Amino acid sequence: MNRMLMQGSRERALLSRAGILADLESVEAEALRACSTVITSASHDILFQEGEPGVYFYSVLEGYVRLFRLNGEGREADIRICEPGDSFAECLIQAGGTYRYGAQSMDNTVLARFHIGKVRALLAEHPQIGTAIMRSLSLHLLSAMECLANDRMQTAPQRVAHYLLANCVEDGATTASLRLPFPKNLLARKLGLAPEALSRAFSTLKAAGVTVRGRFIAISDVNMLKRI
Amino acid sequence: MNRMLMQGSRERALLSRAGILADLESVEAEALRACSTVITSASHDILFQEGEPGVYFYSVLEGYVRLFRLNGEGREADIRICEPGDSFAECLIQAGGTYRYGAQSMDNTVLARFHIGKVRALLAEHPQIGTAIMRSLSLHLLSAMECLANDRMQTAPQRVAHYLLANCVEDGATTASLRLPFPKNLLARKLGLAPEALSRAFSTLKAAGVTVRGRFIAISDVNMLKRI
DNA sequence: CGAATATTTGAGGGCTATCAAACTGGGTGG
DNA sequence: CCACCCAGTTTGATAGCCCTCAAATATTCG
Repeated sequence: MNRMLMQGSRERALLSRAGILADLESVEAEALRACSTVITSASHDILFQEGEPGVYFYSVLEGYVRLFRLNGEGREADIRICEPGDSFAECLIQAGGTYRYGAQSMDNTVLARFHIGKVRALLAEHPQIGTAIMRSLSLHLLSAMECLANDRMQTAPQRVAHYLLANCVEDGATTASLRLPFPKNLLARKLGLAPEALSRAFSTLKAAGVTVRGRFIAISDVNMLKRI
Repeated sequence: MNRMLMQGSRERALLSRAGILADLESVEAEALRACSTVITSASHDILFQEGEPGVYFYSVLEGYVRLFRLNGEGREADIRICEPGDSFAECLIQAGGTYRYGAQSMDNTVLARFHIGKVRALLAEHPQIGTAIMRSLSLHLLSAMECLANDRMQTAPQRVAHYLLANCVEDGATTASLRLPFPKNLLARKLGLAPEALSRAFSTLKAAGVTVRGRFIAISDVNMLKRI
């Protein structure tokens, strides 16, 4: 399922995309690199299942990974969509034990896989690594809390408007546009919607000046969209 | 609004209830204590608002605090209910900036208030403090993710059943019971429900052997409840 | 005991999941 | 070059769930 890449300069270049390495001095970054392996996985591959012993945490270098939870029979809920630069399961460095959710590639994906035990052993020696992990955990916690608040407060069109406004680039005085980095069904999962609900949200937003053509989206009036 | 308590042995006893101090050696615990003040606040007092500069993080010693977010006009969503032992806003130690949500006492409350700048300065010297904070962040992140998954997957009766099963003590072979530590409207907020929806969920669960009398709840068959 | 606060119950409606079917676009092989 | 196929997306119809508002009832606290 996973293919391990040879060590080399290509891997180092890829690894530099891991957000968790971004704020580290070279000594600490090198120490973390020594705990890591670059792996690839194909779309729909399962990286790990809820309940398995948590041996590694990951950083997405290319592609997308969804984190999800299973409920009793069949039904599953998406928790988060990880994009390039994002890490996941690093909470196990301190919380230990087993994975609390499953992880599945949603594209041909390249990942850095860090050995949790080795990283934990670095913490006493390199407090800056602890700081980097704390920062990552803090940002994830804040975004999970925001997501929870949005789920409990916003309708589907509001969630979509919020996403568009957070991710668009302004073209002119009031116009803006963006290109979705992934298919709409992944956006639906990210926002906690059925794909049909996302589609309907887009059609509701037409009245607010949103035009959708495939992955390209144009916004005619940013301020109108903010009032949704 | 807040009353500052005199330093003394009573405060030290209270502070020991802060979960974040639990795993620390005495040297580190003492260093953290030196950054803290014990304060009290009355029910409905606002501890801080979303957007204010984040100067302190908190640990609940007695009472309950709700974290919430505001949306445009009037509407607000609860993110988390903090109980004795819980800390909140410690993500600002690394994420910095302003509070990303509001905090309100839901009872007469005693809190430990830690100065974020002072705690941050301790990290280089005391890696164990970093470890304790990482653990706290990790557990909060996991519980926020679980909450998100439950919101997206479970109906109101399922959420209530889940809460009951997680918090009850077994009396006999299949029977169990519990006493809610707070009023039902706080439980409703915690589960992301309107109070009416919680009430209806309880009445649905009667058929699964759940009896509610004020804050006391009896479960006649744990296994039946698990199948909801 | 009475006032204020919680909780329950009823009626109604909005929102989104679900199922089913039509449609789109790009890529394949003839 | 074109017909076909497939995955992704859109549209329609339906139903379930939960929020809202309103009123009745229970509980708590002074």
